[in-house]
Amino acid sequence: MQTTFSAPSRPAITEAVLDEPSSNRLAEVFAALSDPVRLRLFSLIAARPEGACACEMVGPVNRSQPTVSHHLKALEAAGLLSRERRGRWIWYQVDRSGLRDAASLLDCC
Amino acid sequence: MQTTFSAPSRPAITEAVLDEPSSNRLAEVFAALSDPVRLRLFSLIAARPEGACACEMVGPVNRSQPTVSHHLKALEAAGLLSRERRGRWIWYQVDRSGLRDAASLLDCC
DNA sequence: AGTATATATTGATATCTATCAATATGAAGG
DNA sequence: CCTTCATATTGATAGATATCAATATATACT
Repeated sequence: MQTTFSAPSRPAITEAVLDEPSSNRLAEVFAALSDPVRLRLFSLIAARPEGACACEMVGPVNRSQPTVSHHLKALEAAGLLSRERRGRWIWYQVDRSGLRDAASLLDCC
Repeated sequence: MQTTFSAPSRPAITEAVLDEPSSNRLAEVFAALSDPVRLRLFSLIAARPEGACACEMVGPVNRSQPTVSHHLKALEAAGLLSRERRGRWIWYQVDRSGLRDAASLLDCC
């Protein structure tokens, strides 16, 4: 079970030096957010509490369908999105737990 | 002037879709944090309020001196570190304003 | 079954990046 | 000036990645 008020899962980056496993994991999350197209896709989905359909995203980011598919897969693999099929469509939602580590790391600012 | 309690400089990612310039800028910050070695370097510096000397960092990250120099340059270029020469040594400190945009983006979690 | 639509995979390519050895620069001290 | 020490730059290379066209898969509808 997971309460709404759970503490940050990592100390802020000013509090302790990252060990190697933590660096590796966090680098994955940041890598997923390190491409402008992926950031924009993530943003398009995050801005909607109900999530968004992959079919709506080719236009806004101005990339081919395979490229969009590739990026969405990367975001999901990093634990930043969850995927659900609804008939012919795939719906994505932000996975907030995936973001939490990265966010708590930067909490010092 | 900049108060200690200044508001986040960007809305959280759940509040508004990122425009292209914002995506580009933020992707740069995340890209700087997307390598495990760079994250660890950043962490080594961030953990010390007085900053850290480049000369102390080759050992902990287990990379050659040119590689460390290369990564520190990348972190500085992304606006995440400030640099100061002291005699033969270069001292780095975290530039918190550089982090603030990225942090506020993830504030939703 | 056959067609249309949404998404994924494959294969190819151009660009980027992490890394190191070798070398250069720059500062301090004799 | 010459040497030493700290850092930066250059040049090379192996591996990653962003992209698309072509094709495959999966679902829905008739």
